[in-house]
Amino acid sequence: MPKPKSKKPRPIIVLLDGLGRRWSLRIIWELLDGPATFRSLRKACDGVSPSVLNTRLGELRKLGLVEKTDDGYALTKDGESLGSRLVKLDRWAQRWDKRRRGK
Amino acid sequence: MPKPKSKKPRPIIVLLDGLGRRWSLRIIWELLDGPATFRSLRKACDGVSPSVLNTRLGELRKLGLVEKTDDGYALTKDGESLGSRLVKLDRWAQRWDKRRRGK
DNA sequence: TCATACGCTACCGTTTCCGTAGCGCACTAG
DNA sequence: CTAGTGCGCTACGGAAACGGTAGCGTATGA
Repeated sequence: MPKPKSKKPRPIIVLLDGLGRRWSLRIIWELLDGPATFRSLRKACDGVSPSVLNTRLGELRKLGLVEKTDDGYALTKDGESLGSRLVKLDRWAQRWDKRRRGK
Repeated sequence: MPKPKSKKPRPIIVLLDGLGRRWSLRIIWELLDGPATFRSLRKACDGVSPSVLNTRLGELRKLGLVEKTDDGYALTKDGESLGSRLVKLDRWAQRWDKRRRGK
């Protein structure tokens, strides 16, 4: 018995932790426009440093949300599915911003 | 003329940037169970350091997602509205996890 | 062969994060 | 009035993450 050690965390916790890092959500957001090359993705993300971008892409690939294709980096099916929620969030954010700036 | 400088970013970008920091999403997630004290919130978030927690709470308050009440920290209406999306994401994450671990 | 563009790594200074200790305050029991 | 407890929160030092820049190795096209 190798020792039970730590019980596995809930999937949502794993996900929130993975997305809760700088540029993770943003990268998914930018990839919603379609596949992008490393460099174009970098520009889209306000010139994030290549080392960080590469790290994030690795993490997102491990999570099965992003994959590397002939056209560059792209969202997987799961990534698309998750990303579609961000699209809805976009409309929400616009209303939220009005409320926020309004008061 | 102080220089126009930078055009205002889209609300969704502001939001994604705000949420894309360590513990931000997690804090909102934990607050979905109801108001929590500083210390209980700390425990819920795997013992995140108090300095970081305090910083995040300040940011989330600035974003109008969290507020301080007599019962401790709580989600605002906007925070609830945003958090309800995380609840849906919870179910999604469970299916995602099966697919992920399955293959 | 030269130029260009690509993905990506290396380096290093700065910022953020983490772990811990502990302050000041409120409350409660003795 | 102490002494104890729990609270929100700050301080601080070491560790890790981030950011800016330079540039390597490869491919492609002129």
